[in-house]
Amino acid sequence: MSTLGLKLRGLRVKSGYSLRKAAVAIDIDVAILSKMERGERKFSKELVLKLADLYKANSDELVIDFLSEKVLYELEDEDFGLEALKVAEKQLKYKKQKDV
Amino acid sequence: MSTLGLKLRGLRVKSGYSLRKAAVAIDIDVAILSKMERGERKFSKELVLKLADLYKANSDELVIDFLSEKVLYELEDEDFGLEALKVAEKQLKYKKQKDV
DNA sequence: ATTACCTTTGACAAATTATGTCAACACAAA
DNA sequence: TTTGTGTTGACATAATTTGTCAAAGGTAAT
Repeated sequence: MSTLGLKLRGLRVKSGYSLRKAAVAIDIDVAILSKMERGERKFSKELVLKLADLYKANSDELVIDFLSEKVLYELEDEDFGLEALKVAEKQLKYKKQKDV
Repeated sequence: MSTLGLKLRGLRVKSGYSLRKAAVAIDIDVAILSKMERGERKFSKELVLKLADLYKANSDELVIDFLSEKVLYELEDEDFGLEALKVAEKQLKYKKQKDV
């Protein structure tokens, strides 16, 4: 179950692309795209951006989903995942504020 | 700058271990521990637990720091890091609740 | 100044993961 | 049957992570 995969598959179908055509358009093997859409392989940010562009979709939300999945992947089966996210958030906020 | 590294170094010194002795105790090369404490290499969860045990420290906080650093590492230089964390948190909460 | 510690550094090998390539399969529609 | 669809698995290649080692530099005591 991959939110990003589902979204991108939905966008692809809505845009009228077959897997093969979309894969050719962004210059990767069909097998890879198939697997990525089904969550069997991880997307790369680069490909997410290419697909967003191809489907004329807003890339921000897709990138956020992409990053979120990457993060959740690191935390799977961790007892303290939620606590870790909170700590990470705090540090990120602090860092951001500091950069101003 | 690594929170976890600093904490573990502090604990080590407080516990009276030299780098070498601590490394031997948890069965890794000194070089690795040195680099990990200074944030030049990433800790593994396994080693964090071993060190927590060695220093008789509570492991929960250390593991949380460990995970948090892992997450932040994935998000470094990302414009939407904070948004991604929020999404990840929401999904994790949902998943947790569902498991009950 | 030599001995005995300590920590750091960098080069390298080994192992593990990630990524790319390909060919074949199954299904349905024309 | 041919064409188009998506899926699968085996395999090679590339990239990253991890482990090993030897040497260097520092400090302090003898």
